[in-house]
Amino acid sequence: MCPVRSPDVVSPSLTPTSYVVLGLVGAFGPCTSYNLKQFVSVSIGYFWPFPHSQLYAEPVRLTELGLLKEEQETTGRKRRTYKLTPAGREALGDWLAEPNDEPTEIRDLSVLKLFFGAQAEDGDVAAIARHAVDAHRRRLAEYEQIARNTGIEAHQRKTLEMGLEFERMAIAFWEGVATQ
Amino acid sequence: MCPVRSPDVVSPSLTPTSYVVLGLVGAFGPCTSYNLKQFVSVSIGYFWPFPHSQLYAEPVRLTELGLLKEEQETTGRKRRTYKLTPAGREALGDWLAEPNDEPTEIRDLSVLKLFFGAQAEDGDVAAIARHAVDAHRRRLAEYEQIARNTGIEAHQRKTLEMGLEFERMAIAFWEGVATQ
DNA sequence: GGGTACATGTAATCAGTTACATGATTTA
DNA sequence: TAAATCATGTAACTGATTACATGTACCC
Repeated sequence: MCPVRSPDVVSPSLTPTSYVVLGLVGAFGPCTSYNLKQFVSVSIGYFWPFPHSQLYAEPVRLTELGLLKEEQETTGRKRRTYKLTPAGREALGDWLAEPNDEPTEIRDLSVLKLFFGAQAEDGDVAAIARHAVDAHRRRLAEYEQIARNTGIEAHQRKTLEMGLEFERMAIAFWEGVATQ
Repeated sequence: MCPVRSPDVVSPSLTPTSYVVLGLVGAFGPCTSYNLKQFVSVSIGYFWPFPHSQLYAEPVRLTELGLLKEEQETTGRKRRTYKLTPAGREALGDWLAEPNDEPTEIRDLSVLKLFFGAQAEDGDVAAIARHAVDAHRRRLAEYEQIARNTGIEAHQRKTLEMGLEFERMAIAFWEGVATQ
């Protein structure tokens, strides 16, 4: 009586990259891979970086799955413009409606080096810490610059605030490490 | 006339996973993949997770590169035990001596969903935020439990403190999102 | 002595990265 | 008009993930 369902056919297992693309195309309206690349590089790319080639490859996959529709210019650069299909909008909406259980990953090579600091030479850890302080200060300055733009959508601003908080925390943390 | 060189032979380009394995074997002394797995799961695996199959595959690669030495039991389970070679210890030391320029990656699906919150239904974002508060509270409790152990090596404890700080920040952040 | 959790791996696939390539615009 | 730089992709490789498989010890 229970309906037979093949779970893997039902959910072709979209990756985070897939949802980034769906979300950006949804927020932007029709756009090219290059448009995506530009916006990513000053927004979510700070948290979740990936090379621009992904922003060319992923829309192709999503188009095959029927979640995006592609239109290619016939003249000039023959740019490919993507837009959400109804199925794509639904997939994005379903994903947004479902709370997340995957824990946060903080991938930071300086933290890895700190973790193994007992095996480093004297002074190495302090140097790493000073370097990290500088890097996080620069990153904080970038975020503050972006935050000066008053036209940012509310949720994106909230996300940016998380970034600001994180950088302040990281600066304080690494200062503590640097000064022993 | 210019000497033919294959650049990839010169720098075999170790990945972060490689250094995690080198660092763990260095810190532990000789150990099996399973030993690595166990320790990772209560330490650096919180920040930098990977499946246990990596901890079987990576030592094989490192052994081929001459950075680890493998010894296999001849009886019973025929476990493979790995230890650092001098070259391995040197590679680890060089890496630790070199400050890091790669920025931190904060990979968090809840943050992604927040970023695209404008396209979600009413209440979705608040639900995501409440879920995230719970998850970070649980994670904080885990970290506090680990921190009660007084025998942790100093650098590893420092790393844990970063985790504690991050979780406190995340809880406050998501509480702010949840209450609008 | 049967089940269940721990322990130890292998195989296949694929997303993601790196590197390459080239056309269009702008600028000096 | 030469040289940068912007824009737009493709190809190849491989590390990482997923899934499978099986042996061993313990406990009820």
